[in-house]
Amino acid sequence: MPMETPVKDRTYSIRQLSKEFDVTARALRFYEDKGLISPERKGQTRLYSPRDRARLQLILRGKRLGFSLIEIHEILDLYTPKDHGVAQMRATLGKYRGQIETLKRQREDIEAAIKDMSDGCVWLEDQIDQLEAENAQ
Amino acid sequence: MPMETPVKDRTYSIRQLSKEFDVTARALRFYEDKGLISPERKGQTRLYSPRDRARLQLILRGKRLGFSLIEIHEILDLYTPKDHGVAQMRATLGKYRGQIETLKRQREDIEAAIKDMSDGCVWLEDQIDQLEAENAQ
DNA sequence: TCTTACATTTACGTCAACGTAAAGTTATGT
DNA sequence: ACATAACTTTACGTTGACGTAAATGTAAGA
Repeated sequence: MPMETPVKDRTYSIRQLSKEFDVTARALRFYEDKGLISPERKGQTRLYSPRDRARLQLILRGKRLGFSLIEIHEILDLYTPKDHGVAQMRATLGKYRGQIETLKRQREDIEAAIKDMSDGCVWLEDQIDQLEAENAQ
Repeated sequence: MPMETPVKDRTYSIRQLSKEFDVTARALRFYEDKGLISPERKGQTRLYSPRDRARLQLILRGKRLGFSLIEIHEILDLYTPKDHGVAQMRATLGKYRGQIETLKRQREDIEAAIKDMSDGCVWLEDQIDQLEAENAQ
């Protein structure tokens, strides 16, 4: 009976990841080139760990939110424990808070956009109802 | 005594708008080139109406949310009343709803991001507190 | 009238984020 | 043994969103 591979040690090929998240292998290599992910190598080929996978998720979320790869890189930095002195940790904390502020501003933009469009939606529905009532005469 | 200019008829120069919203005049002309805004002309020079100003606000909000100019163009289309047949209005309504779905997905991404970072923030604060407690010995 | 400030168009330059083609390597099935 | 599939690197191409330079026009102030 073969040993179960512990989840921690699972690895993913570049194709598996690209299929799962619907990005091209080219993109994954590009992200590596830009220092966003650093998968292990078995000889030449890349082996992505669960941690790499998690980082990719963060990258893609960042993209959906419209951040540049550079900004995403900075955000990822915040996620990777530095474990330095208290001063460094304070600095990091500051960046955390700054990032949170950015996100909250963005959230307000979204709320506003959703409200605008929802209102427009309701208005349109009313117009349609009205025209239909006329036609039903 | 000079007549007060009614708000409706106020106009803005390209510089005024670019300063107010902190974008370059080049960008404004570029947006016009792409059909996102269409200011009046007094001779050669552009005169932006309050409606143009409002459109610009929508454009910039779209940008902050990471939409491309093409996507923003489509969104702007939704804001400009077409006043066509019921069939068209139904189609437009569909686009509205699709856009709203997109925005809601984006909102979930943001909520998740904010939660992640807030948690990390709290964790970091705890770490710092702990290290300080040690140092205080 | 001359300068200064802001406006215009035209056109080439740039940077990010990949796409794509070429040429080669490694593992897998028949 | 050989094809096929999936991986690799290198390098040039592309698209979007402007920047920037050049040449020109216009209106206001010294």
